[in-house]
Amino acid sequence: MGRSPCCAKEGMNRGAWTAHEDKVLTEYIKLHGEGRWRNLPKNAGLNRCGKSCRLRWLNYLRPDIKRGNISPDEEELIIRLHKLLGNRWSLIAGRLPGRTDNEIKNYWNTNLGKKVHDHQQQGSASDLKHHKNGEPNSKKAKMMDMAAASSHVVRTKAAKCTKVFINPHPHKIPLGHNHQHYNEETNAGGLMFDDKPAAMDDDHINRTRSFSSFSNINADQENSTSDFLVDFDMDEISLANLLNSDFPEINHDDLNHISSDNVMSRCVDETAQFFSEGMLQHW
DNA sequence: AAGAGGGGCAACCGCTCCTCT
DNA sequence: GAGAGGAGCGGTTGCCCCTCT
Repeated sequence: MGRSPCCAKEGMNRGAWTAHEDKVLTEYIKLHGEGRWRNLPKNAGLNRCGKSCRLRWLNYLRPDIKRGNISPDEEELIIRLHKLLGNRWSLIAGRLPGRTDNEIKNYWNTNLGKKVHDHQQQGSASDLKHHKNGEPNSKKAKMMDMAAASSHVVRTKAAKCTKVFINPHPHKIPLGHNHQHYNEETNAGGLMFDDKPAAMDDDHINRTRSFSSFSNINADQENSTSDFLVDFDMDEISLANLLNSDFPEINHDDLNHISSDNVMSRCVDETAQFFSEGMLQHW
């Protein structure tokens, strides 16, 4: 299936973006919104590839971007999510408001990856000490232990999700499936796609929509437990809650043999394992 | 003071998936 | 159903800056 290159490479600006280019792109997107990246450079008068524009906007120019100063909580969350999801940077970034996949990927490669690796080497020698009393010495050590066991990473199915599934019977939504954005207190059974709360940005809406499509693929046997993590809202669930919970190891044999008949109940059970009872009640 | 080496990070590349016709 | 285009993702590259010698 041949296809034309996304842009003519000859004559295109490459490399670092200038302040002027940033300004042009920002103003164009403010005026016309995101999307149609392929035509954007031409329409905006930028001598850049559309993909380059998209990347620049998503990673640096968006107004809600947080840069640098990754907090210890965020760091621990990244480790946990990486343990669960592997190198699914976009999913991990989606759980950290204001953070981009590129930033997290870089942060992992330059900081966390090394830390985890170092700890893995040290840990193998000191595991016995750590667990002598039944528990690791510290929360941090526990975190590193989990992250180090990267062989247990669950690979979610890569999917671009644009379809929205709205459950006609929201009260029947099983625990662990759509409850992430089914807030009983504020949205009595209604998904929040149209009534956008003031505190909710477009990105959140997009993520919510994205996750909704996962609910549409319950027959997909590959859709393992980790998919249920794709859209819990970090604004609703504090980092502390998440960090205080434990992610048990996942039995991949189990995941591979979930039948379509019991996939839902399994997912509910497994989701419950991932999060503390308190967190589930909070949802 | 200057060159070498390494680390961090922004940007690019290629692949994959989804949608549309 | 097949092909083409649009968009997103993860891996990799290359530049810049800082530190070390």
